[in-house]
Amino acid sequence: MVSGTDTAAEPRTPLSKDRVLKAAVALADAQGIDALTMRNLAADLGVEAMSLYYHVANKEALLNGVVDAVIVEIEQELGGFDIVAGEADWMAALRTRILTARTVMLRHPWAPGVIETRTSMTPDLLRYMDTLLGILIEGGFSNDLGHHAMHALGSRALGFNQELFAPEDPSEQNEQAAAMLQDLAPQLPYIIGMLAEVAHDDPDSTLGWCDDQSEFEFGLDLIINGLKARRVAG
Amino acid sequence: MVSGTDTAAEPRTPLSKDRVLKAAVALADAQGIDALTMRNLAADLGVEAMSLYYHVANKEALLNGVVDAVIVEIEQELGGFDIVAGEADWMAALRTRILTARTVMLRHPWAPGVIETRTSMTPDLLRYMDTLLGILIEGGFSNDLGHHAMHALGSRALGFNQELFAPEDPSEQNEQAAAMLQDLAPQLPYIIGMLAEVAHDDPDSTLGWCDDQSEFEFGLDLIINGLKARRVAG
DNA sequence: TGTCAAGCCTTACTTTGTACGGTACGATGC
DNA sequence: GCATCGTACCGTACAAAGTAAGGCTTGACA
Repeated sequence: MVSGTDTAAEPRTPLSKDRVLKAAVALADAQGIDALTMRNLAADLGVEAMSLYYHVANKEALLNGVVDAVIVEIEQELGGFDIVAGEADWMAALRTRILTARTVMLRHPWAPGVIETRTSMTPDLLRYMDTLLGILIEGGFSNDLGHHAMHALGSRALGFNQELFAPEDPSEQNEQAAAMLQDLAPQLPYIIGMLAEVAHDDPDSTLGWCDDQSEFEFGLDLIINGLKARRVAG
Repeated sequence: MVSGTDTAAEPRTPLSKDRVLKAAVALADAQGIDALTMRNLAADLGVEAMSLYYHVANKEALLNGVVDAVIVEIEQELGGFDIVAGEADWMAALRTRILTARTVMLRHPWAPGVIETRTSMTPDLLRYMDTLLGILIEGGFSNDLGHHAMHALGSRALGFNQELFAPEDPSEQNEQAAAMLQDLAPQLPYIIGMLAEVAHDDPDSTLGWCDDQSEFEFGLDLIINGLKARRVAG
């Protein structure tokens, strides 16, 4: 027996920022982002809520750390952030990198929502963005056009479509939405007409609502092709 | 004297859904969206918080109503939502309509943030979206391409760029961001290089951070031109 | 004049983040 | 061997903010 006060040889792994962040990601994966409260997280770690504050400054810092953890996952998926200097095919390089990021987002569907609430970039995120910009610059973009390009990409740079009006519970809320559409049908000729013909429900490449794989790639390629035209023209 | 119990001839205008929503918009305009709490709003109306619940179901319904109020403002600015059937120049029609929406958003800088939190469309919003789609369909788009186009536009359809990492307090937070950039400079060659050359601070056409007028129009035109190409091709 | 319902108020509960002070314990200095 | 001290963690408690439940007021109408 090493110590005597404990009931058993309870190892009591000490907390650490890393353990806290890993547990936070796991909690969000398992129970959704709403379940990620300081109390819940502490409970998962066998600890009291206030103990977490020795490892993260506050909840915002926790969420920042969680975002960084996701970005690191992207980096691992890519085998590092290094880019090929002088890469000629910037379009393919950009495209595959972004689609890789998307696969990570699909593993953590809550991540886009958290990222949207961040008010500043985290270190790993800056590094990721730098590689995307690097691909463009090495591909012959001016700083100015590269700058515009990053803005035009927006959330697509991270592998998701920032969506407006995504219902929390797609199944239930859609009934309500359908009811409203019925009521307003006379005033919505084009939408009603479109919905009669179009429907999108790619099985599980879906982040959120209408952000399915084909929709994402359509928008991404629209922008990439637009950038190509500007690169030549401007 | 009409009644005797009051101290003076206090008119006591009764509440109504419309008054509540108008007051909510005014509160957000004046003190920011964080100040829009049920208690604050009630105080502004000379009423207790719980009284509001006779006119709006809950806070979410209040925010939905506030969004609708903003959309109605867009409609007024446009002189109605009617579109020209068979309009040939869909590009110009779409562009001016969206830029008009943007002028309204610039009057209510908190509106994009509220819209981003909505989980379903409101009636007026649906009507607005229908007119945009209508412009495309009347301009020769198929339902399928029109559908893609609406998704590709995303928040731009409403006149703003959904931004990631927009600091709440641009002045203060930028110092902190600058400090982090300094520390990470060796790892961010491209971003550092770009920032040395590019800076964007259009005076007051700015919603949020980097969402200034020229940035917005660049992205919008990128998409519109991309759609033109698809319309011919696909 | 009695009844009723609409509009508004009072009180209080819940959840969540977190400030503040206390406690256990291993390392360090005397 | 003992006092000291800092790190890590805990217990308590408070402050928003949304809102449930029920009571009071007032005017309309029978």
